[in-house]
Amino acid sequence: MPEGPSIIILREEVMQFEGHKIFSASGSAKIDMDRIAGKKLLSFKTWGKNFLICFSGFTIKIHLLMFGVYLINKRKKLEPKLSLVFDNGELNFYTCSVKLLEGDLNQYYDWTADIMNENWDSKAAKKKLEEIPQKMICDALLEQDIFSGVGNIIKNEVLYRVKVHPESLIGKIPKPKITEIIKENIIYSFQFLDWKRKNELAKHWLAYSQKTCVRCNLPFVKKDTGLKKRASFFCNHCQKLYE
DNA sequence: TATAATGTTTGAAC
DNA sequence: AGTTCAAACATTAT
Repeated sequence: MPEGPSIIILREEVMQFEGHKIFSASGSAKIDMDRIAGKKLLSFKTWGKNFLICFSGFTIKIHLLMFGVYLINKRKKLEPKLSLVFDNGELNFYTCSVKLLEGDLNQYYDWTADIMNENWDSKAAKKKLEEIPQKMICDALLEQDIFSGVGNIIKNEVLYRVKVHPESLIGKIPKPKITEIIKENIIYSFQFLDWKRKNELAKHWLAYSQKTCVRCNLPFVKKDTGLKKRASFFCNHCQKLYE
């Protein structure tokens, strides 16, 4: 369900609860629920795919993983991992990872690595890529310490747009091309956000889960690539392999 | 019914 | 000691 842009939407949808007191906190997550009940929810933040619920002195970190779901003022039959009840409604999370982070959030997160954050820093990303010339670009794009928020859809769409083969080695890709990849990453991520809001994300896929290249009409290759072995959809003819 | 899918962490194995 | 890898988690649609 979630790549970075989807978590931005999640945050927008729950803004109504910011500043409100928690009446009760419950669920199957192995955290101390007593820490939350009665406290005032200061703010919601996001870092890539991490959804952050901030309180004075600590933060609840939610990661929706592959199948995570959240419901606002609704419940499933299934017991939630975390359920927060406010004076103006409730927020329920299912099938996700829930953790409690103590203290200052800044000690956990590098905000310049989050593609959706205002502090995103392309130069910092470029520097990090230079340190791993032997890695494949398909793996690097999924590296959350470099491109926090990028997932398999964004990876595939970006590489198709810039015409780079997913198994290309970072050190062999020309510098201007690296710059282009980073730039396109940001451009596509915000288009993802836009299209997701309009509920038309899949309509615009040119690579992800596609069968044919719209540029040359040849069949796409589907292959688990890199050390991460995540599915890549690409055109052998249009996407150049740097090796 | 088996499979695959927008993901990460953990700990064993090498 | 550092890396690699499979397992675990869990849900829904095809």
